[in-house]
Amino acid sequence: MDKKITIYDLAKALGVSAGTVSRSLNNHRSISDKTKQRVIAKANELGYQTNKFAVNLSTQKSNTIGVIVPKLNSIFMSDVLAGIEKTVNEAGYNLIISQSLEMMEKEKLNAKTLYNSGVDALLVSLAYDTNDFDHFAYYIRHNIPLIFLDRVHNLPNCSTIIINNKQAGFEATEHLIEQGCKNLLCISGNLKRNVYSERLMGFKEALAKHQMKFKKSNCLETELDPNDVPKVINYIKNQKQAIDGLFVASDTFAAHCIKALKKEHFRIPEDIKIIGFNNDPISELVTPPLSTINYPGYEMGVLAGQSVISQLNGSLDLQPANSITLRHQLIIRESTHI
Amino acid sequence: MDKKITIYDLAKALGVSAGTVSRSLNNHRSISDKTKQRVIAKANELGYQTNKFAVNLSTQKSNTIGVIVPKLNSIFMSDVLAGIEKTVNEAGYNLIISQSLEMMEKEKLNAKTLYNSGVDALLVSLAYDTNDFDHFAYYIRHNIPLIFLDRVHNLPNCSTIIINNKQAGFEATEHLIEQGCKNLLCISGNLKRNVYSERLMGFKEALAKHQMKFKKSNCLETELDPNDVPKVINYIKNQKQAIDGLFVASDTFAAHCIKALKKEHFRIPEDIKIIGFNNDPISELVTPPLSTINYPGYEMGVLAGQSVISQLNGSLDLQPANSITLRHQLIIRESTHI
DNA sequence: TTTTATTACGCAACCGATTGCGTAAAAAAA
DNA sequence: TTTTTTTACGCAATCGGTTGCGTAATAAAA
Repeated sequence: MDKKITIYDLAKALGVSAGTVSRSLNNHRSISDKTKQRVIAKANELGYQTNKFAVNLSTQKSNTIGVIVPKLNSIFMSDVLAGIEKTVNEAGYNLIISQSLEMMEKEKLNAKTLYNSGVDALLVSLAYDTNDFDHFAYYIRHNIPLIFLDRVHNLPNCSTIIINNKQAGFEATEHLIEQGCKNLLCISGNLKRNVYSERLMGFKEALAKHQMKFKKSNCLETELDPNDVPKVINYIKNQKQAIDGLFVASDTFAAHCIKALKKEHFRIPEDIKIIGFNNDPISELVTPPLSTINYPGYEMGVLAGQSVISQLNGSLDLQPANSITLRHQLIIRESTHI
Repeated sequence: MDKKITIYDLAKALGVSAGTVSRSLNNHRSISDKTKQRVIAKANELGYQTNKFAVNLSTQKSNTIGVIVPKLNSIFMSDVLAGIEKTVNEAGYNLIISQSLEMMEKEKLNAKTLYNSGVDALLVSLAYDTNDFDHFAYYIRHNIPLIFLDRVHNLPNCSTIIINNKQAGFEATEHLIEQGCKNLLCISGNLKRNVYSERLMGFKEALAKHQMKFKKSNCLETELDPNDVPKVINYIKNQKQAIDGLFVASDTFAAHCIKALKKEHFRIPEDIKIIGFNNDPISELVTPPLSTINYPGYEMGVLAGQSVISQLNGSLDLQPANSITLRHQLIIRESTHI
């Protein structure tokens, strides 16, 4: 009953050609204002809606941007996504979001699907175990903008958006040292990922600067999963020299550690000082409030969005792959400071 | 250099018709196995990739599902989205996600855009201020599955996926009463939204059941924003009869309240017992751990996903609009229990 | 061997826009 | 008034698949 109406219907109803209708609707200059008005009026009257499928086919563009993230449901990632969505949406693009669930195979599949879906650009934050990058070859070969964020990899002609994890790790660690910590432990995430390995580098550098030797026992690699907490607690309790400072690569995990340590009657910050990472909402709500590094997810998303849009519009400037580094910030709260 | 190759290229290379190629690739029964093999082999050899734009145009389907949520970056919503994404992705659909940012106008815009983009179905969680629903009329008229979740509205032929907020509110409140609270305060979100108004109904019902009269002062409507905390604290301090039980419509906000109340030297749970809502990760990490109602976001997403998929596949059964209600669960922790 | 039923594929219309090229009509210049 | 330049549109090809219908070739039945 509610037949879809096309430009041909409009053309027939107005006694003009379909081309004229199309140009009128797109405000093409070679159509007189009078005709444009007539077409637009009739379009409204009949409730015309453009068929994106046809537009896409004929222009070979989808007005759609693909995103692949490890997991949608993390505070940080959802902030990033919110920023991306807002930005690209204002520019008239839709966002197709998919999760790799930290599996390279899924990431590959998603990359392929999105390619076939004809996304105009792709934003990626890599899975833990991604170690080859052939699945991005299509994009590069066909000049489809490809941007990495947070969990990145350097590929020719691809922008990356990151924060300076090494520097942030350095500052967090140095802060602990300045608060008087003598024996630090870095509780890291998977070291295959740049974000965590770089933070560890900063950690080491801070130790070095303050004439503290880094030993293997100063770092514990975990999955940052609540289930790992007992392992961490045992590790801490079994060190011959008592650990008095903790640099944890995630606020939520740090919060879990705080809870478990308090149960073991560690006093925070008196016995052991703790600093987290990310500035999740949780960090200011635990007791004691958690010192941390502010890691601006939303801003990162906005920036990523702006970056794609500008690449998509300024099609001419084959700008050399640029890397944007966001500003982070040390936030001192009571978990490291009496 | 890297020319896109089409079914016509394959057809020419193999000396068959384009139709045969198409049918071979789609494993149509009217093509012999031998020919299918040849086509597939050649397709791989030449690196053929199907052009979704063309497929979409000719089938008038996009294999894409639209989602409109108020905000991407909330714990609960990102859980929901993660569940949806996983489910529909396994069924071969892509997900276009957009945010209304709690504004009906944006919601309308998104609904229209997604319609024009040709989504095969739409999942919606409503904005705060949505009070008319014309923007969903297209979907209903054109028989595009439309499913509401969490923040819902009853429209003909639309499924809804919810939890029993009223019952949950009732249980949370009754729990406080059973713990000995005499003067309760419900800190609600915007009462125009069903989720909050229903919880309040449950709150009232529990009072009634226990012969406690509900007065207007027993409910405080807020935006559940951290900025509202001082208002809440003042409100509590200024009651002539001391409040000894708090039912807060969000865990994060409850956590903020706990922090502020502790600063005011209220003892929790001795002076005042608090129960939240959602079972956010934060709830078990604050001090004291927060009693709450488990509100299964991820499961809700999965269910929503399954619901769309089944509607999309079983195209025949014009199933009467059905409403799925998920099971919630009272979780008792130390904020209500000594 | 002839007739009937299957199988395997080709033909061409169709989905609904976009766009380069050509031209009649109107406006400007000669 | 005639010629030249603009303006405003129409025509038809194109994007790359899908699919109903028709038929030659092969297999099964008579």
